[in-house]
Amino acid sequence: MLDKTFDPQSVEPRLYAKWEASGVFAPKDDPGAEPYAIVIPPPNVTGSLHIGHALNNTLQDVLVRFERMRGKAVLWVPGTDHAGIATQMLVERQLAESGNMGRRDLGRDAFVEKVWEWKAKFGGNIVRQLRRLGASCDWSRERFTLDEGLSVAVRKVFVTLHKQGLIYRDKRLVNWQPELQTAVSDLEVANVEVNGSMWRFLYPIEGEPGRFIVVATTRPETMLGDTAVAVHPGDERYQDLVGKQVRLPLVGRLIPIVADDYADPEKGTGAVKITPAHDFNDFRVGQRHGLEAINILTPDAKLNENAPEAYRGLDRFVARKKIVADLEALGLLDGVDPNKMMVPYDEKSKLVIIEPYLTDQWYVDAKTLAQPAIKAVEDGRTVFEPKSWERTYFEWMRNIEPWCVSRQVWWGHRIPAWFGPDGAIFVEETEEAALASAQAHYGHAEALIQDEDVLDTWFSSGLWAFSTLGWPEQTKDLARFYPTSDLVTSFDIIFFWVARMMMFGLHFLDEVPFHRVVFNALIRDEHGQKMSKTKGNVVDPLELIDEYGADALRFTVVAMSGQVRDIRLSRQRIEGYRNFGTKLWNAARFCQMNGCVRVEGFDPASVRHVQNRWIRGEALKAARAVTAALEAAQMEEAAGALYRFIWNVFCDWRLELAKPVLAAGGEAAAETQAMTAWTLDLILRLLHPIMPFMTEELWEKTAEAGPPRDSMLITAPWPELPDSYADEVAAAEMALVIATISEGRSVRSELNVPVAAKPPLLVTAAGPRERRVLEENAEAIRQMLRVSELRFDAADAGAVPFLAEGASLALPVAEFIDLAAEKARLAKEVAALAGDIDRTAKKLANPDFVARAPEEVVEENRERLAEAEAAKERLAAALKRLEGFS
RNA sequence: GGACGCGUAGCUCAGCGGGAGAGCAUUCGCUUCACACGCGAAGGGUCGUAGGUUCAAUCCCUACCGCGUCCACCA
Repeated sequence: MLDKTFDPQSVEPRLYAKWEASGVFAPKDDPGAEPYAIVIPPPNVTGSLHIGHALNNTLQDVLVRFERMRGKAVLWVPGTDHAGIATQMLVERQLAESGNMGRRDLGRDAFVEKVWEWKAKFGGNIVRQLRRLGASCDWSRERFTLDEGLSVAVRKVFVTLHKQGLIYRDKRLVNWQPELQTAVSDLEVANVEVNGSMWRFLYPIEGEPGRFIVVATTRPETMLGDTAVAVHPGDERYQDLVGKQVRLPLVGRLIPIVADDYADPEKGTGAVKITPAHDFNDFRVGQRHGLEAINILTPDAKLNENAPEAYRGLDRFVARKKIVADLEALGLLDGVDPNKMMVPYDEKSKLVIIEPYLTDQWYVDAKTLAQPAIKAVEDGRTVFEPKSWERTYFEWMRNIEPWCVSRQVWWGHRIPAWFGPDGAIFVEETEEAALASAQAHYGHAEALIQDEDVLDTWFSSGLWAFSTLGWPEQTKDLARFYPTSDLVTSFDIIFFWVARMMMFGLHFLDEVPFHRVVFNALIRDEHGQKMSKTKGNVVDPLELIDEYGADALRFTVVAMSGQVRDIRLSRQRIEGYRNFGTKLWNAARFCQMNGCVRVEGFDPASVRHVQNRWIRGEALKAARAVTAALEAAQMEEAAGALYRFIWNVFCDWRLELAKPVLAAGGEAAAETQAMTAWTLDLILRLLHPIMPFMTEELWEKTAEAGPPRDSMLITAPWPELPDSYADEVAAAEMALVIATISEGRSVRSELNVPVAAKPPLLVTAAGPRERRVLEENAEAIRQMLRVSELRFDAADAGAVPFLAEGASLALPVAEFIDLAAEKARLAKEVAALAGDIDRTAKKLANPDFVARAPEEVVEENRERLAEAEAAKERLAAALKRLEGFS
């Protein structure tokens, strides 16, 4: 006998171990099986599972389990990302906290060694947590973006792109993170609106004492690096000044006034100071006019030796204050206004202000790589789900900028470039090759120094779709599973990751990396707040799993996954779906208690009892709906269909209606038992992708009676039911029955719209009082129920009216004869009907409607009116009769 | 400044041209022999606002208001 509730704590680990040990997570060998592959979005190796991972990986697991049951050779490649900067920072912090030497004191090799140690110790955390979720990844193929095979792929890609001219070294402005002292890409910069100030300074015109030009700036300290002032060529105010020079205050340098379209006469004073080394726009202006770019900052954003001595060594913000004060003292401060502006912060911490900084870095020619990637989505070789994200993708890809891929950190793929003594660069996959190449270049052996920089983490994760399959080796996995089938990911990494994988995949394998990209929404807390550690509103999925079980969490995130907007997760919601699981569990318990055991060779096509023919049709509908939803990656639709079928159809109606039949015994009971067991089996299979643990457990438990199982549920075949399972006659009869019994005995239900699926008012055994009332009022009840005959079964304490047609349905009535309530309800029905009739009649009286609406709509309304009138009459009559009873 | 999305019951959300829905919460009644993580019932909505298209609009169009996200070089 099953317990009253399912115990996830004890069952989940056992079942997961059983699955994993059995090898079913690996793709099956059958060469005839259609391949289906997903590569996991690799979580940061430093991370622990957050709720977003739970959503993302559950969705993948649902697809994976579904396709596995459909008989495909399914591969879900797991792995983790080395997450260069994030991991390095984390380990640095750990070292500091435990009183160790800092990174720089430790030195590069020792530090990297520490990181590897850290990874060995804690890197398994997140993959263990994925197991708790139930993720059926093939752990034998687990990868790490910094493992040996992937390093080979990274070097090969870098070298190849370099030889093709698609990776190059360039000196230009980058986004500089002064705290870490590394370049970051455009994507790693977050512009945040802040209330700042705009200062206006007077720059004296050289040779015209007493004449000034007024420039405005939000970053006064940059004026030390000014090498020009620009005005618009058409700006009449400054016509005579173009070509003249100003004497840069505090510095004393003479700088030209140039005419450039960039200067907007509408903005500020119309004259703009140009600092080519510290502003992206100014850099371009500087290039156009051949201006010098004077770098005034050190790598940690202090003023350097190019600044006047008074400012050297000052932090940029300290210098800012001093410069403003000094200019004011000189009478050169024209004024200051409050100014709302966007300030570039470091995307991760949002604490450090990014500085435009002039350095040598490696760049990927993203513009060239983007072209095939754009085309592939235009052609539909890769489709986005939902499709609306394609626009975002196109927008970015069509305006893509060179991608800065070098980072001045230590944890990551070291760039395979070596410098000769004269600065010549040798880009090769190995040091040996670089040395050979240098020898050829110089005519003799030369010592080389490898580039200190590492690659952007996204460079290696951009190769993930094929590097994990063994590329550049031509492995069996690569041949079989590339291009992969689906990618399931969050839209916030569409540029970081999806776009880069598209570019690399198409460039190196000439095929898209995946056929479909399924985007999932972001999860917030129940008040719509972003989850963050500082707010303390982070929901730990592991805690939720402990409390409610993995299945409940999985069902919840799946059921909410369809949202376009962000998902607001609440515990109540999870609790509700935990209850849903319990409901199913107890349905199985009911089956067990009532001898609903699987029967060898049972064929649902052969059932005769109307309830059984009906549930067979309902099962068909449910199976269809779930299958279609999962094929379309509409996981939430599948969850909804299952919820309704299991609770509202199977539990509320099928099992309730089966009770009297089962109690009566005989042939009908035997058939009903077998059919119920069959339906439960079907439910377990359909639900398994979303709630794998409970269903597998029930699969095991129900194997104890009846014929032996062929396999675990995880590899049981997905149900494919024949059309012939539908039975319109049974469906119509049951719709009538359900409509009649249920509260929805209104016109709506009777008009045979989809069954309202409200729980029935049923008691299997009526007490003596009900029995008497039923017998006394048989005729009224018969009319109310619209059954042609009402018979009472002496063997049963309850009343059992039969439908005339086939007389096959045992329908327990009983206790709804609470006359007062019944009368009130009927009166209300009648009133509601009157409203319906009125509305419909009005509509039909409208000549425009009759003339112009589609024929079937008019017809439908006519029928509705007729039936409503008939129903009203019927109910009114029943009401009248009931009035005689009290 | 551009783009996208969202405003439907107290809350979280489905629905998206012809009858306003679910779960939770609330109120009432049930320890009925699968399930109190349950069963039955009740209350609760001018479907953001204003126009337009249509015989018909929560659903389509326009504008506006509110909220959110992404992108952008504005001194």
